[in-house]
Amino acid sequence: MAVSMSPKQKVYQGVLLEIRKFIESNQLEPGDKLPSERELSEKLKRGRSSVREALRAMELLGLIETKHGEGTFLRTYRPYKSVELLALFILQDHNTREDLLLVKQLLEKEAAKLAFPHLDGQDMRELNKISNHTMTETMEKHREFFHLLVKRTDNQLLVKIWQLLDEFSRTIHSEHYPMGFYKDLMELYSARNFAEIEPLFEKTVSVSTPIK
Amino acid sequence: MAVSMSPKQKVYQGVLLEIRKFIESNQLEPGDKLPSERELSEKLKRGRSSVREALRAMELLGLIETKHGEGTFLRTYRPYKSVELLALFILQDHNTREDLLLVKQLLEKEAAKLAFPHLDGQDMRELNKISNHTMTETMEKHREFFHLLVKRTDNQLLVKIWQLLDEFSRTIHSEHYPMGFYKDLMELYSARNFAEIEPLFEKTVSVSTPIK
DNA sequence: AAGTTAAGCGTGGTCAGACCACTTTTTTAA
DNA sequence: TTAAAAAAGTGGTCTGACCACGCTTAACTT
Repeated sequence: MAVSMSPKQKVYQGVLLEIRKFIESNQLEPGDKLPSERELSEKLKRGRSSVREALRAMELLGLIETKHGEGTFLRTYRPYKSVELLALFILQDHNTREDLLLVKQLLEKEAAKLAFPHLDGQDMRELNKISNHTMTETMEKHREFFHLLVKRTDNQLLVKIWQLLDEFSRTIHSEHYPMGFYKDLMELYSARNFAEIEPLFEKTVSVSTPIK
Repeated sequence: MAVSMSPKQKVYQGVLLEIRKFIESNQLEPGDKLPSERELSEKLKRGRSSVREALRAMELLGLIETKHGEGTFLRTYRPYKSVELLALFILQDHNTREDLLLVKQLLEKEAAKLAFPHLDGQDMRELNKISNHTMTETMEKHREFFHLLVKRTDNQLLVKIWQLLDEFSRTIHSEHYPMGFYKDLMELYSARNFAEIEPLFEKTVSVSTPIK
């Protein structure tokens, strides 16, 4: 008996890989049309139902859009679909929530540092405007503020991961940063004080709390 | 013609709602078993393939776990599944190689700090063993070292994301840390010197490089 | 009697084909 | 020429069949 067989991958997962490969090698972009389900089924030599399970997965993730009678189209990634669904199953697990929040805050801290050299006058004005804006929803303020900041890291992967975590965190009531935090951060930016960014986060939020 | 028909909901989406209702009214909890696909198909008067599309969606979201030959079980929600899939499509862009490395190193730095309070004698011996081991493949050494470290952060989401990025980084160039780095880090751990972990990383790798 | 092996059953996994519903294209009829 | 009808192409759904896997139970061996 083998020690540890890799758990057999399901067909639809394989199809997922194939479709990804197809998109890549054909340079498909948002708006472009994918081959029909029957065509894919034949080309990949897989049952149509398996192809559909893969497409359903992609649809759920917001990667594609299916139009009855027309076809399946690539779209710009928007995670709202899956988040919407998850909200239905409010199966909040405490550990997961904490894990999620911690990773998200960790990324925000690093984003704040990475964005530092890239912020121009326009960005500073925008950030100040957001941090001064009195919103009823403080969560919305937080989102806007860090969305801009994360974008300015100029790291697309970081943007994607943060957006995803942010979407998931919408469904749970997350704790936001203190009201004064944003202004504190802006002051450090204005003073070109890079070194104090990390300490500000460590002092403010629960990320990277040292021993005890 | 109606102004705005709500786009006809697909059957599998309806099934999703039904299953949710079932879970709720039967007070099912993580670990509990759902009715079999055939049973659900019959009870809800829907084709089995539609039931499967719904279950596939739930599986993708990490809400259930299916075991071949056994059944379908409720599980505590974990977003990892979707993260994995998404990454598959997001990371296919060639321009993301540098982005990938940076995010990975960033996570490793934070993991080194988060793991700090959780390391026991056994862990220390293990880490020392790895860092002293002379391997032909320095990449392998790096992987083993940080795999343990990341696990000790006690954050499952962080583990998953790191593993994923690590998996992808296998195929691309292997900018590893200097040979002495691991021992330097071990010394900080031994000396219970939390404060110097961050500076060690900033000095060593390209993460979070301040202006200029 | 105890332990081992094999058969059966229930389950998820996959496939093929049929038909429906919707949209676009082509053909037909006025 | 133009409007209506038919055809073609696509996603949506259902059914039934069969395979692969894990467990339970019966049968067999010792």
